[in-house]
Formats: sequence, structure tokens, C-alpha cells
Amino acid sequence: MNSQAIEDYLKAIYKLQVRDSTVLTSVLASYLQVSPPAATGMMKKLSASNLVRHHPYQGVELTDHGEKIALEVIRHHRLVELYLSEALGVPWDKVHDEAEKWEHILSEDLEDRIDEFLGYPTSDPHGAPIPDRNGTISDRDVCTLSKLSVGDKAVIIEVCDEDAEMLRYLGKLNLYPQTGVQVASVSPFDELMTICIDLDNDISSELVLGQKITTRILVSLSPLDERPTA
Amino acid sequence: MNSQAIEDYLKAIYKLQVRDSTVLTSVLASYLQVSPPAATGMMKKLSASNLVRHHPYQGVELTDHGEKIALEVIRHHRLVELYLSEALGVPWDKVHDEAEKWEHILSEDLEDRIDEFLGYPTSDPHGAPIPDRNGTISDRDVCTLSKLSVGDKAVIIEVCDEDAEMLRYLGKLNLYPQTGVQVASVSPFDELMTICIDLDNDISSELVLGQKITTRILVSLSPLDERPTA
DNA sequence: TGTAGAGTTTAACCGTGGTTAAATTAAATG
DNA sequence: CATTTAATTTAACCACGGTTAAACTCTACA
Repeated sequence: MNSQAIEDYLKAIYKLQVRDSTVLTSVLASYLQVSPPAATGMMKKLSASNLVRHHPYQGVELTDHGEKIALEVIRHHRLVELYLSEALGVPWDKVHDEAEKWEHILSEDLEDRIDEFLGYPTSDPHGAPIPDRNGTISDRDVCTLSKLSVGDKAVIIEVCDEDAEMLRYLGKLNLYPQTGVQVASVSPFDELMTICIDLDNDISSELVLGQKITTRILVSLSPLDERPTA
Repeated sequence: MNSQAIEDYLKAIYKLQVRDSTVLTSVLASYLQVSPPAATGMMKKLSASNLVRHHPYQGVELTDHGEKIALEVIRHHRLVELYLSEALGVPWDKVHDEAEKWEHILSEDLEDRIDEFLGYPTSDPHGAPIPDRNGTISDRDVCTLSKLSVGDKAVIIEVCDEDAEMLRYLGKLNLYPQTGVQVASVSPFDELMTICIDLDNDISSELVLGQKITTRILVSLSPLDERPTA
């Protein structure tokens, strides 16, 4: 069995790889809040186990085997998040921290029971996709809210789950996955965005959001609005 | 926070103290499947933290502080066992091993939610008492099934939860907590006991049990039968 | 009461995953 | 193209929780 530390590293590399296909050890170290030598040491270890390819001084990338394990951990994490939310009413700003612990000890048997209880869900409470048992994640056509222009209509697909304070704030604003939004205005320096949100398909309310938030919300452009988003 | 290892030691000492008020390190070591020096080393550490009193060469006993922590872990363990059984349908021979992992990572918040979900239960699926939030365990008037004599009527209160194979066997025999039993006969050398069990208050079935089982089942003598059990 | 033997503790060591300080490498700049 | 500089890796070390081998206690028995 892989240690909790190994699982944490693989998961971190997977998440960082989404942006840059090769991950610098310093980026990894700062993401995991450990010193750079700790990350280097672990990369040598994971490399010896064929879980990553380590190009000294250039970064690391997951092997297929490493990615498979990362996806299993992520599947555990997101299933647990949704389970805690649905079955025990844990608020969405707290499920992440709990899931960080549970993901490492969830047995296959319990994973299956939870999956069945939840009706084989495909996304967690923050809208993040849950990989299936084989590690497959369904494709999604999304971009960050910050990339939209005035007039664009979209639906919130996912919000970042790692910042509890932001989640509480988003909750207050009713910015949950599946919420429809329309961009009302964007300030000249691209820092502030005013949006209208659909509540109950009827009532509309206006909000002003900063980049810190608009870059952490993933949306899907509503069909009629679709066009290049360069 | 206490490490998982520390919690495991404290819980083990608590359980072994039930029999002998002072626990030899060798007994502790064999219970936890570690070498005697490992147990000695941990006792020095726990002793320095005031969680146990270590009398070199004579054994250890929990301090009040150590006992409190042990009871918290045991509360976690038993709540989780019952939760897995009730909420996710995990069979009673498997809940123990899962709970061994969960007991160490259960947050206070989740503990409360599970407690509420279960309706503030007082015993786990094997009949073991669940300590309350203060670590108090309700008193019970029990003895092992092996101590009963011919004709005695009793109710099964608790079965040992640590041997999955035995639990599967007991399940097949319908020997669950709350089941009523009556001793039909005891073999001359006190090795085998024949009992009748009440199924649905009506149908009665006869079973022969060896000491390995009768010493691991705790019963409460039915009121009308009560008498000294010397 | 001296001593043998069982049981406990100490000593020396290992693997894991972390740290800081020093050395090395890559890359950018004059 | 040499050199500076920033980033990465190596080196040396630490705490934790485990191991085996050796030393030490207690106890019981001759």
C-alpha cells in the first residue's frame, strides 16, 4: 500500500500538471507546504517506483501508473466530499478538510457502498468531476468566469474547493454549481466584474466580483452564446 | 494531536486493564503485535507525557488523562462501527477493521453528526457500550456465557468484535446481542455447552458451543434466574 | 541465600518523511 | 562567451516508531 505522503504527492502533481504538463519541484514543495529538498527526495523515491519521471532540475511528470493512483485518491476525495455533504449535512466549506483525511483510508468496499448510496454521482459538492472506477473523467467544456465578456451568459460548473473562507463567501452570494450567470459589466482594468445571477429562474440579483474569485470559478457558456473565447 | 500509534497504545492498555489493573509491557507488545522494546519505548514516551504510570519491570497503568484519551478513541471506534452498519450496511464482521482506521481521524464535528444521526446510541453492533462525550460508560451486570449453569436463562449483551471469522460464525447461528438463551447442558469437563436460543420469541433451536466461543460472549442473567454466579 | 532463567529494558540500528546549510546546475545577462 | 544569480539537488541531521541483540532485574527455586 502507498503511504499517505506518497498519495499526497501524486495527487498534488496531478493537480499541478493540469496547468503545466511538467511540474517543478519547488512548485510542488510550496503547494504541499514542505521544503524543496523534501520534494526532491520524494521525487527520487517515486521515480524509483516508476510513479513519476524525474528530469533533474527540470521538473517531474506522472507516469500512467502514477496518474492512476492519483485519480483513485481524487475519486476517494470527491466521493467522500459528496457523501459527507449529502448523508451527514456537513457544510460545503468543511467537506474538503475532512476528505483530505478520509481519502487515504477508504477501502474499496466502502468506496463502492458510498458510490451506490449516492447513485453513482459524477461531480462533488463544488462541481469537480468524480473519476469513475477506472480513473476516467468526463470531458467538460469550461473556462474561468474571468474570461467572459459583457453580455455573456453561462452556468457555474465548478468552484475551487481548497479555500474554506471563499466557499463560505460564495455560499452567501448563492454562487453554487448549476447557478446561471450573465456578465453585466467589466471594469476597464479587468479587475472587477459585475454579474447578474438567476435565482429560481426569476429573481435576479447583481454582484461585483474581483479577480481572486472570477479566476477560481469555472463556467460553461450557455449554448446560444457560444463563440470563440480567445 | 496524538499520533495514531499513541492512540493505539492507550486503547490497548485500556482494554488490557479490564482484566489486570496493571499491564505488563510484554502483554501489551503481543496484543499490538510489536516487539517488547517497542512497547517499552512507547511507555517511556507516554510516561513523560503523563498518559501512563510506568513501573519498570512491573507494568503500566493509565493515568486519568490517558484513560480519557483512550475512551475518546473507543467512543470513536464504536460510533463508527454502528454508523457503518446502520448507514452503509457494512456487515458486522467487517466494521471493526474499518473503524480501526476511522477512529483516528474522526473530527469532533463529525462525531457529533454521527451521534445525532444514530440517535445518541449506547452500544455498538457487537453490544459493546459506547462511552458518552465525557468518557462515561454505563454500568452493566454481565458475565461470560461460559459461567452459566444448566437451566440458566440469559440475554446476550455483547460479543467480542475483534475476530471477524467468529462473528461470521455467530451470525450464522443467530447469536446476536439481545438474543435470549438458556443453558440446556454442560459437558463434564466444562468444555462444551448446549444452549437453546429464542428466535422470534417462539421457535427454539439448539446449539453446541465450545469454550472458545462461550468465554467471548457476555450475557446478563434474566431477572427470575438471578443468583450468585461464583 | 545464591543463582538460573524468564521477562524487561537499554543499545544500536533501520526506514520514512521531514528540516537547514552547502554544493551544484541551469539560465540569463553583461 | 564568461559570470552572476536563482533554483535545485545533495549532505547532514532530526523525530517517530519500529527492529534485533545484549544487558539488566526480578523472582523463584535449590
